[in-house]
Amino acid sequence: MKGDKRTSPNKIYDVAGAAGVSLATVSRVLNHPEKVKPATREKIEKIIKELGYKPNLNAKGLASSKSTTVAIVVPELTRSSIAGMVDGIAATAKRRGYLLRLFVNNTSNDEDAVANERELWRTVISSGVDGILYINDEIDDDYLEIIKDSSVSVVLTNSVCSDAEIPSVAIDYKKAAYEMTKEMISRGNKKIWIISTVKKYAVNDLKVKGYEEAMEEAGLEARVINVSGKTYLNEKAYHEILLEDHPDVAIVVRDSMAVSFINVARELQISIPDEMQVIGFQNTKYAELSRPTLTCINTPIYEIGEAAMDLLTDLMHEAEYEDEYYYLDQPKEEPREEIKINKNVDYSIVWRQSTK
Amino acid sequence: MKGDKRTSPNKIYDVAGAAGVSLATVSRVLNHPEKVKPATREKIEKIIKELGYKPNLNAKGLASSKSTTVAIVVPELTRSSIAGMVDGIAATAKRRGYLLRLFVNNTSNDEDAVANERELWRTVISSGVDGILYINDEIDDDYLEIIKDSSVSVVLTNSVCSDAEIPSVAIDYKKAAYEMTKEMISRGNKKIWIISTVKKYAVNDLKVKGYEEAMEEAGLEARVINVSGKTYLNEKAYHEILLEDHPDVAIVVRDSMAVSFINVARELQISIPDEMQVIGFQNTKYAELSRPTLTCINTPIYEIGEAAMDLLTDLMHEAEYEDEYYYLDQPKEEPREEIKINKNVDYSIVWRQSTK
DNA sequence: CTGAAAGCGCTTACAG
DNA sequence: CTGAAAGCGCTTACAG
Repeated sequence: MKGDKRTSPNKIYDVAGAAGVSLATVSRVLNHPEKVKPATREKIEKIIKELGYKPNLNAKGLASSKSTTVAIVVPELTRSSIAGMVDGIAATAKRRGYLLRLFVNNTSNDEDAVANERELWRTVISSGVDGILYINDEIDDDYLEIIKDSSVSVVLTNSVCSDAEIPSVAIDYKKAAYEMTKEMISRGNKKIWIISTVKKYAVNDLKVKGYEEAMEEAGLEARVINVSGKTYLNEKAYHEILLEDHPDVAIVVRDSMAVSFINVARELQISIPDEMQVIGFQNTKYAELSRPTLTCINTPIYEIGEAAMDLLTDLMHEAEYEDEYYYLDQPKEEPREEIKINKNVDYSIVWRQSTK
Repeated sequence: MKGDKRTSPNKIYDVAGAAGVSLATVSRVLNHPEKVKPATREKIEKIIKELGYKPNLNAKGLASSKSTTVAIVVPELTRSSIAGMVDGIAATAKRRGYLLRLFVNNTSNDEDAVANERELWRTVISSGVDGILYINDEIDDDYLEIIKDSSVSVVLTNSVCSDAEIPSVAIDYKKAAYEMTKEMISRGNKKIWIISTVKKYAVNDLKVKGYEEAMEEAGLEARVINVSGKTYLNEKAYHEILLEDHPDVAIVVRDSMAVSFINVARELQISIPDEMQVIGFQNTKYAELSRPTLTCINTPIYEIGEAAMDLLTDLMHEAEYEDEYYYLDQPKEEPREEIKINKNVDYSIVWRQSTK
């Protein structure tokens, strides 16, 4: 369906020709405008706009090894809060002049996980990106080496990792769970459970840990219940559990799972929040579509995406800057403001009908 | 943080050196393996694997103008079903050997929409992709020219467009609504309403049209109600409406909006499904978390993504093939199987508690 | 079947 | 401040 030959896009030569300058000057206007005489620059800028000229990114990337593109590596986008994060990343990327490559790392966890991971990183690097936003629920310790080996900057985004030398942006889930648990204890509740996932997720482990710490400090007995994230499975489990007993407060690591829990409790005539209160993490639309509506620890996923892309941009700029000095082979004067490489984004609490 | 100079990735020269052949031969193994003697090929393939060599995509893209990358252009990923579609696209892209660039076309609709759109397409094209999956709820007629002007293949993905010459993959929403309405009429219901969005979405217009057609055929009065997609806004509207009157059946264009509708109805003591039945489109997790659970027209969004990427791949291959014959300047023998450029993906119906 | 060489569209020291 | 030229890492006719 391409028989008709479309007008091919303008090249830098076309701009240079139209402006009566060499292509080097056009390139400078694009990359180092301060090096071009204002009059020349303005003339060229006008022509660029008129022609709608955009430099070919493959050529630019090859010539300068700067593609102004970053990679986002994610598990499935439908997973909990990934999509919101990517939206935050995309908005910031646009603002800071970067394009995005998307890698959906959807490998069913087979035996060769580490080899697969290494292969993935090679693919990402060879695609010619300037930086990587890495999102992974469970970062195996074996991956750390791969990550650190990367020739471009990497920022772990909402991912837990044991190595503080790797730049990261996240939420302090442990503190959130700890404080929420303390709050509910201070309100006089003693029997507080936490409901987490059967599948091991590092972020959920943190929530459990924060909960356990608060319970221990208060001398209360902790009870951790692990269920499936799938509604039709966890509802069965909830049913069995609630038939036997229920707590004063249930803290659930994901709001969709909390809504299921509420649904099953109501079917068993357990009144919420009077007999049992329920709290979820995340604060998605599920929370307001639930009846009663769900109290949530609101984890601002979009802002995590924004902060991660901001941090990555800063790191990429810093790397450029250091390269210059490396080349000049002289000590840097006035070292730049140190970049804080491990950032926490604030969470908040949205009180709704499922608590009293 | 990059002071340590990391081992730079292997180049094609490294492979050629290790194999004792010229880089041209290595390139051939990568791109036209059938042109290389099996013994040579195997030796080179082994070395490629050992070295973990991956061709630099920028260089490949520049030299061959084939980047094995396609662009996905989407509005926000958090929008209804975009994330699931992108997962389907990503899975198929991986299977068929393509990487992805992601463009989030999140322009607040200002006055210069067409100019923005043209700029976006220039950015996408100049990024050097081989094809584009275009996802847009509302394709302005002014965009058609931009789309058709594209120098690479484009597939509209779950997007309604008046021009059948543009390849597309979608669901026949009109038919789905038509058939569902007929079904509910045949079950003896007469007072059937449809609830759509205030904001104009082409896909929702189709659902309304299908509903209206079925109602008209049956000599029944159609009633279209438009509300906000936002829960806190539509609940107010629902409340006012339901205080006055309610239908036998409500068909709602989005399942999250259907769940809100159910919630408000129950607060007003309208029993579901006995007094009123509710049906949603989409079948996301909202449907099973609702009480009563929600009957849905299941629109398989992941499959749409898969089918769209498959179609795009076929079109890109066809374009390549045609280019070859164009070059040879001779008529093609045995014309290939014609590619069907407008595909519909099947929907299904999931009956749950909100209907009887 | 394989190698030498040109070229893809840019960027960037190097001269001037 | 600007231009000529080399080079980024590949692919692909063209010879052999």
